[in-house]
Amino acid sequence: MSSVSLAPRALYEEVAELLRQRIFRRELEPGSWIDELKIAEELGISRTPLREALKVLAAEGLVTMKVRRGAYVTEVSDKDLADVYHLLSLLESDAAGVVAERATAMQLEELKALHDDLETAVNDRDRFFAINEQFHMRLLEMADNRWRQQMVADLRKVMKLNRHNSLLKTGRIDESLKEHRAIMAALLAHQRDQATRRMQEHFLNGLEAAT
Amino acid sequence: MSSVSLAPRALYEEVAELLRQRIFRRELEPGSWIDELKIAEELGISRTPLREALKVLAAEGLVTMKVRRGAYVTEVSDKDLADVYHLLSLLESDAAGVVAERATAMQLEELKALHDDLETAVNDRDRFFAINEQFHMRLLEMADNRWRQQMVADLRKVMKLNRHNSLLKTGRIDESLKEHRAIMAALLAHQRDQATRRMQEHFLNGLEAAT
DNA sequence: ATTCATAATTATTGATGCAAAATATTCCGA
DNA sequence: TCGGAATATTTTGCATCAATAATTATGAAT
Repeated sequence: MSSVSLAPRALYEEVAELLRQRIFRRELEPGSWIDELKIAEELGISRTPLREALKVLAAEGLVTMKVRRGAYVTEVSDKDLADVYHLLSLLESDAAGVVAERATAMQLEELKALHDDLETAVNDRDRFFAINEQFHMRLLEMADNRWRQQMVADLRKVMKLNRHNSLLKTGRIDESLKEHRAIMAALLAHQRDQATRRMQEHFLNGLEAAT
Repeated sequence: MSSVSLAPRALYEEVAELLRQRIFRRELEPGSWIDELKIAEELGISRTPLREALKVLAAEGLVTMKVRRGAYVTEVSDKDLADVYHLLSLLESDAAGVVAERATAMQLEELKALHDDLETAVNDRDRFFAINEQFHMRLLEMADNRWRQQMVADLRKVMKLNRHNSLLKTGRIDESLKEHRAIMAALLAHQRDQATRRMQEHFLNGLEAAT
């Protein structure tokens, strides 16, 4: 069976991941009630791990628990989206600043390599998105603050609740690449404020494109 | 019974709150294993709601779940503490900026009233702490971003895991008050950058005093 | 005596069952 | 026909029960 993978996760974690997928794919619509019995039966599991998974998702903000009324898929308003985006911008641009200040030569090299990959992917939308995501994630790791990493991960999940979920619009690839170049330059030059500001602008532009 | 209060919370939430208290009071030591059976028996409840509570706490970062080994009280290193503090600074100073820009006259009046209370509490350490906390919380609410509020609340809980948990040292009351005056002035003048910067400094000073 | 293997104990994880609460439905009366 | 009350159904929430995995202890062999 494929269920016995190398990393043995608890069942409730597996279920949480599966529910996330269903939520992101809109198989579970925002605002809709989550039928515990139905899903438990579908997955062939009992309600116990499912309910635990729902509470994890509630903590992430993906579902909302109502007393004696069960779990509902969180509805994200436009304001919510803007709020979350604002926080992502704040956290990630600060992370860029930290990395600009503290990154080792080797780490910068790694980021540069990723960036160079990005340069070659202008015409492959999916690949561009993937590498872009990777770049942001590696940068975040290098900022070396596990609490921030957790928060950003959660916020990004919330962003995915939106139909127009991508943090990066299709039409913005060229502009985005340019911004990435500027960020990369600031990082390599160890210019903290510069890196912070440019990452902030990068996000700001993304938001404008999204609305 | 007092358990039937006006706001009917689920049992697992009650248990989560109780566990938080025990963790903050060091009745449950950082790094130590949490004995489900023992606690469930102590509280006279079954293990199901207890386990759900533990998962909520895990999402908040207060406990760490290990596969097939149960729940452990999170150990916060000095680095963790600094990391969390950094994020609090980032989030709250941004909130101050937002409030400086968008607060209504009435809201500013409310903050001013709180600040004036603070001024009168210089000689009452406990009252000063309480009002200070209130000020920060109201400011955060006025920044009107529920995601940030949730994150700050969680981070502040993590800070409480530390023995020297207070965000405000006893010896710093005078300095703290001065900083608050500066912040208040920036808020009243609707000077966003000023407010952000001064709140940041306020936090920075707090950290230096804490280490 | 030390190390490895096996067995036993202990604790977590998942399933099932039951009771209470909330919602929906039906029936009766005005 | 419409409204309200009572009943029935659905669903959450908690408890108990069973099974699986891990750790520790014990014993045998080298």
